[in-house]
Parts: sequence; structure tokens; C-alpha cells
Amino acid sequence: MAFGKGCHLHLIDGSAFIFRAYHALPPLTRKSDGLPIGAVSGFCNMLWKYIEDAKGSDAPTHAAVIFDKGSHTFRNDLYDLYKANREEMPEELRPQIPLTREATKAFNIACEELAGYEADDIIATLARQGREAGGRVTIISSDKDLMQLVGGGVEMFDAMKNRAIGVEEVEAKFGVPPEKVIDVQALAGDSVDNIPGAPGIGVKTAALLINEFGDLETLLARAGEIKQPKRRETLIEKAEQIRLSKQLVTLDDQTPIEFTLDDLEIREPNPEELMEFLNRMEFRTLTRRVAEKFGAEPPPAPEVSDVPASHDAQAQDIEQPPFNPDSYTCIRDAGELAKWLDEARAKGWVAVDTETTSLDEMQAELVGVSLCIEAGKAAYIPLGHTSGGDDLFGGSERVAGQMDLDEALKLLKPVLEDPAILKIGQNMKYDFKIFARHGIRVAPIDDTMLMSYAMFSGLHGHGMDALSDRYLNHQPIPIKELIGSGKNQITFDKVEVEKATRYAAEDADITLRLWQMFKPRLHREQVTTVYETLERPLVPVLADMEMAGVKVETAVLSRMSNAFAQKMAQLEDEIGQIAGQPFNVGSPKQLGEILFDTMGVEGGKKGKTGAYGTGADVLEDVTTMEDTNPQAAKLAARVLDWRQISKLKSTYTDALQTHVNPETGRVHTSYVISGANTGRLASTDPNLQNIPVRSEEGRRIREAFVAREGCKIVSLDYSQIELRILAHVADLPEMREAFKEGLDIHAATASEMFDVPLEQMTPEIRRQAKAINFGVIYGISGFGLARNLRIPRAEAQGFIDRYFERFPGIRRYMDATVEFAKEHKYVETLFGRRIHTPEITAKGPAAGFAKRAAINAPIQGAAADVIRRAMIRMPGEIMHLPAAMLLQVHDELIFEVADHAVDELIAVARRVMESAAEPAVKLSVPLIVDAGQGASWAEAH
DNA sequence: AACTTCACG
DNA sequence: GACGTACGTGAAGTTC
Repeated sequence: MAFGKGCHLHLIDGSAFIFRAYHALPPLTRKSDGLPIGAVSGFCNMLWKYIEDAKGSDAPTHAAVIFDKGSHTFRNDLYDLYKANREEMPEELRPQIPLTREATKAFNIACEELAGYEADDIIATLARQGREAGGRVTIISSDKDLMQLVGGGVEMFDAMKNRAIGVEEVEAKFGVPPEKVIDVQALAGDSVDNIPGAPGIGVKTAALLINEFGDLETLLARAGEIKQPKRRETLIEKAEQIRLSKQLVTLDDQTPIEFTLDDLEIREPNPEELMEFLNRMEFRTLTRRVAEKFGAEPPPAPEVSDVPASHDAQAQDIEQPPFNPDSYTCIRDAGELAKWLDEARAKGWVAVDTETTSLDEMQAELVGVSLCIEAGKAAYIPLGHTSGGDDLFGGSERVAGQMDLDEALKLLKPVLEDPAILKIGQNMKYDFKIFARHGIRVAPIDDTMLMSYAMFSGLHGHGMDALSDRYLNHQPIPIKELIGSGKNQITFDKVEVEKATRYAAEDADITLRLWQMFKPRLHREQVTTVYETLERPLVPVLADMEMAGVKVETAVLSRMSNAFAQKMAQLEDEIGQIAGQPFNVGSPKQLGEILFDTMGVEGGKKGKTGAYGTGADVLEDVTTMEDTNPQAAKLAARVLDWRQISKLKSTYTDALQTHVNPETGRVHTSYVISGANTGRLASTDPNLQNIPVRSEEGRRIREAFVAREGCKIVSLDYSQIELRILAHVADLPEMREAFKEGLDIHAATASEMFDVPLEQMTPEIRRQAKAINFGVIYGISGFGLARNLRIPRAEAQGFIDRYFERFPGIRRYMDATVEFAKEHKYVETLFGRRIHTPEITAKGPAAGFAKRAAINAPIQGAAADVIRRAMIRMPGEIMHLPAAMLLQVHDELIFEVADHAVDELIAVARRVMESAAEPAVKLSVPLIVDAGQGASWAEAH
């Protein structure tokens, strides 16, 4: 039938259907192979319901489901930031997209998409054609971007709310008739699609203006007449941006399509084809319903005996084979390896683990690789086992019966890089780096350590032994049994292949079993998004940073070390003389005895071990006793000096040099993703997150961190990110405004608290306000603040009371957070990260700790989430620049950049960092990033 | 291995 | 009414 008068065309927005199905449904997986299938299931059910509902007097005569194709459209050519805020498609959803196309075809509904155009443009084109042909058109969608099409026989239908959207509804939403919707959208912009619009003008104002002036061009031409100065200026200054926005929101109803409306005529589905598809997807209920409807016999359900427990909701109830080290295979030739890799291909996943000669990934030599396909079925590939002493004479020999390393890697590479095969590991960053050094970029990955971290942070550690014990009730073979411990420890290449097989294959076996258990549980714990957007994508990013390393000038450190040694010797001498006897200045015990027993300083406090406390705060108090005990005061002052230098020397100038990699001449730290409960990273071997900066002498250590020839070190750091997040989550209007105005936040707080005008602010008042601001982040207490500010406790309490009075949101936030923690036993960041607080119900001092930790975690955690998001986006954004991201220090990112690209790097990285919360969270406070550059970290900071 | 101290955000 | 306390880390050195 030719489309024309009396015909009714339904246009279904396929992408909206898919996303709704994905988010509305629990994460189903196909039983036979674990393929995520929830969105396809929901999509099919919606199509089926749609078909059933659409049979009536108002039935469509023609219908099509319209999809988006690819992500690059002509709009990206107009404006490169178009939809730049969009989150990546969830990993679980990606493989389901082609299946929804198949589903549409199986239902025998026309299925259309066009590269370079969004679904909305195709819908616009078809709607226009339908209207022009004199028929009726209904767009099944509630997307506001489609509302411009309404009118003249075209209407929309919100399938979710079961509600028609006609001219009236559009007017209610936009304040203008449909044909002027694009003018309003051009002004108002859209943060979701990153349409800039006119800053400061929302839908309400836009509608007002359009109604007053008639249309956008008239408005822009006569903008000078507008009374409000700010509005007038925006419209004049941003006219081009507004016109661009209009282009972006205007749907193209002239897309070149290769079919006609007549091709979209409704067709009955072919029962066999439809049932074949539904059955293949293993949708039992829907298959049965379709069979009933057509009076056909449902096809036999597919064989699901080989159920991977992982994907079953009752995973724990399914009997797993016991651990049996004798059952593991040792792969010694290419034929056997190929067989295992084929199994991995067939399954679509494989657990992988590497054995090496060192925990330092930059120096470790690959000794073997283990694989596991399913619980109990694991293998080890020995590749670099040696025998004999490798000591004085270097007489180590390669053990027989091993595959050649390169031959094995050649076979492994296509599997490890195959986008259709998931590589599962425990702490994958380690293995990722090992393989990367052999030219293999492992992807895609899952990491059981990070799954555990996302689900259980605050409850327990995430190491494999702990997880195996807790979740599999199995104690793995301790590594000590193979390599020993202490000074007799051997490297893994010296371990017998048979023993190594039992140990290494077991690790892969454990990892796979943990994965099977954790995968479905991620959804139940509601941390899938956290895992997929904040944990897992960090693995390759951090691996690259760590492998890049940072150049450290050992000569600079050596020089400083020598100077420190001299100064220390001098101080030790002096200290011995004051004390009347030489003693180990580095021994807090000896120092305490001399100070408090021999020299008679009053008020020494013993800790739980019976030793006097001699921390810096105690010694500082002693230095003030010039009148009562001048000798002790002098001694304490010298010890404080000695301690500072001793620390700098041992931890920084000396230890740091030992971490310079002989091959690269650079220092390669290792970040622990699951190191801190709050979501912060931890840096180890060496820790590059605590390089001195607060003291003048210490800061000079940073002069040794330099850029390579022709490059600069660039540092970008978030300004006051935790306070900004606090202002947002605790809803503190005064603080929010202060940030919006770009004020000195501590001065502004002081002004608010002590009624001192900003112009009359003194450093002392500001310092106190600063201490309180930080105190609030830490879960303030009168005692803690008093100690920090060295003021009487009552006075500190007075400050806090006043702070609560002036910023009532703070108390509300603190109370609400503690209440939440008590009820749920966890707290949550803005981005959904959960930090468990099991101690919150404890009695005694532990309760106080838990309370403060609960108050702090969402703030520290959200800040950590923000910088993680920035780091994850960064590589893609700076790809085109001669620059590398090297280090992260909680609120700071450090880059090494070619001289000529410094300015551009700063611009790009700043943009990424300042917008990192979006689009997941729209903060009510701007994020601001400060930048510095120079030849060294000292100059850049 | 536990404890103390101190470097950072 | 007393308890004890700022939040989150890692490393080095001493002591047991």
C-alpha cells in the first residue's frame, strides 16, 4: 500500500528504547555463555508490548525503528565539542547493540540507520515525508529534541508514561509553539549534549525573549533594545555561538535515505524466524508467548547444561569442582597452547596471570603465564625457568621442556588483544605492564581486585589470598613455599616447573572463580558503574604513567645528601654535648629518657608501650621552655632540626636514588588503585605522593625531578577541591557564592565567621578560619581544633559553634551522613562510590573514629572520583600533543611536555580537569585548576 | 612485626 | 560523665 492520506506512520526511537531497557532492568545474562542480554530482553519485551498495544482502531499502517549509527555525525564537524560530555557506553551494553537490530528484523519491523546522521534526523525526514504525503505520524519517544517536529499531523507518544505529546504539551514544556522550539533551544543550550547556547539564559528566559521578539534572528538583530545589561551583552557577544547552537539543535529533515515510506508498511512477523531469534537469546517466557500467539510449537530450549555459575543469580549455590593442584596442565608446546587458546576464544573469556622474577614490573622478567578457562580447568606455560646457580659464575641454564618465549607470546598476543575475549586478572595492572613490555596491549579486561574494591572497600583487603579465603573458603599455596623468604629467597625462575605449575595455575583458577562470583554481585551491590567508569579504565592509564616514569637527577640528590650528612654530624655532636653523653638521636626511646628522666623535663607522657612520646609537637613544646629548662629547650630544637634533615636524607635523597631504573634513568612509581578506602590512589616503591614541599629545604628535593631535554614539567592542580565539594554536598550557599566569585575561601570564611570585612582581614584570623575549614572536612571536634590551633578547648568549641551557626548546612550534612552510615553501614560519594563503615556502631573511642571517617569519606572520595575521571579521559584528549601524563598527587597531575606544546597542553588538560565531574554530576560550584611549568617539579608547582 | 615518627594531600 | 579524638596514605628507623 502506498503511504498517503489515511495512513499512520509510527517512528520508534530505537536508542531511547535500548537505554531505557538497559537501565530499567537487572543485569540479565544469557545462561549458556554469560553474554549480557538484559537490554535486548527489555527491548524485545517493549517491541512485543508495542505490537500488541498497537492493534486497535488507531493502529499504525507503517512503522520503523530508527537507530543511531556510529558516534560521529555532521554535528561534530560543526562543533567538535558536540556531545563531548556523553559518558562512554557501558561495556555490558555495547555487545547488545547489534542484537537489538537483529531483534527488530526478527519482529519484521523496518530497521533503519544512516552513518553520519543521528536517529533524530532520520525521524525528522520521515516525519516530513509522512506529513507531506497527507498521513499521520506518531513518534514513539519522549526526547525533547524531537519536539520541534510536532504539529501538522505529527505528534509524539511517551510510551513510558503512556501519554501523547501534541502541540499543547510542547508549548507547556518550552513556552513556545513547536516551530519555535529550536529558537528556544538555541538560547537555552543543553548541558547533556554540550550545546553552548547563551550563558545564563535558560528555557524560561529564552521563551520570554522569543515570544517578545518573534524569532531568534529578530531577537539577535534587536538585542540592543534589551533592558537587562547582562542579558543584552550576552546576546550581542555570543550571537555566533547562539547561531551555532541553533544549527546543532535543528534536525535535518532532508537526510538522504534510500528507502521510501512504502517500504515501512506493517508486516506480520514470521513466527519461525522470530522464535528462532528469541530462543537463541534464551528468552523462555517471550518465546512461549509468541508461540501461543501464533499457535505454534515453541522450539526446544537450547542445551544449558554447561552453565557458567558466574552468570547465575544463584552462583553461590552451584557446586564448584574442588581445587585440585594435580589437575592442572603444564603447557610445553605450541599445539597444546593453541588448544587452550581456542577454548578461550570459544568461551569469550580467560583468566590470566603472569609469574616473573620481581615485583617491580619494570625490571621483572617473564617466567611463565597461567590460564584458566573455567573453575578447576587451568594451565601453566613455563617460559623462563632456569636451573643452577646464577651467582658468581652466572652458570644458570634454561630448563628443558619449555616453549620458546617469543613463540608463546606470538600465539598469546592475538588472544590477549582480541576485543571479543575478556581477560580476567587479579591486579591486572601488573600483568598489563609485563605484557606491554613485550609489545602486547591486553584488552578488554576485568580485575577481581578492583571488583572487590568497588564492592567491599572498608570491609577488608583485596589481595588474592584474603579474597580466596573469604569467598572461596580456600587457602592458596603460599608463595613462601616456593621461593622462601628473607635473605634465602629465590626468584621464581628457579622454582621447579612442576611446583610452579601447581602454584601458578591455582592463582588463575582462583581468579576465575572469584570473577564468577563477583560479576553478578557487582550489580547487586549497585557498584557496576563505579567499577566500569572509575576503577577498571584506570588500569591502562596508570600502567602507561608508571611505565613512562619521571626523570630524576641523581647528581642533584647526591649533592644534597652529602650536605645533609655533614649537617647531621654537626647536629649530632652538638646534641651529644648538650645531653652530656652521646646517644642515638634517631632513637625516640633514648631521646625520651634523656629529655624526661635525665634532664628533668616535666610533663613527659608515656604511650601504651611505656615509652615517652617525642613527636614533633612534644618537642616543639619543649623548645618553649627556655626559661625553666634552657638546656632541654636547646636540645629539643636541635633534635627537631636533625629529624627534618634525617628524614630528607634517608627517605628522599638516598632512597629515591635507589629507585632510579638503570635502563630508563627514570623513577617508576607504582600506584595502588585499591590502596585507600576513600578512592584515593596510593603510590609505592617509591611513594611519589609525599615528596616534600612544605618546608624550604624539603622543597628543594623537587629540583631533582626534571623534564627530559626539550621538555618542561607541567603541573595542574585543583584549587580547594574538597571544600568545593563540601560546599556542593552540604549545600552551603555562602561558601558556594564565595567560590563563584573567585574569593579567597579562607578569608571569606573568616569574614563570615568573625564579622571582619575582607579588606580588614589579618593573616592570623584567616589562619584560624583555614584550620576550621579543614577541620570540618575531617569531622571536626573541639579537641582536635584546639590542639591544631594551640588554643584552649573552650575557645575552639566556640569557633565550631559559630561555624555551625553561620553555615547550618554543615551540621545537617554531618548528622545526615552519620545517620546514613548507621543505617546502611556505608557512605557514598556523589559518583556512587561506596565506602563501608562497619565500625560506625562500635562503642567507645572507635565510634568517634568511625564517625569522622564517615563524614570525611564522601568528600575525600568525591574529590578522588573527580580526578580519576579526568585521568581516564586525559590520554584521549592529549593524544595529539607531544606530552605524557606522569604523576598524580591526589589533586594534582604532572605532565612532561615538549617546550612548544606547553601552552596547549595546559589549555587541554585544564579543560578536562575542570569539567571532569560532568556529565555524571553537575556541581553547583565551579572547579578551578591552577597550572605551573618549569624545568623541574620545583619550578612547576 | 610492631611501633614511632614524619613526608604529602 | 568519661572516654579519646582531627581525614587519608607510605617509608624509614628502632625496638622487641
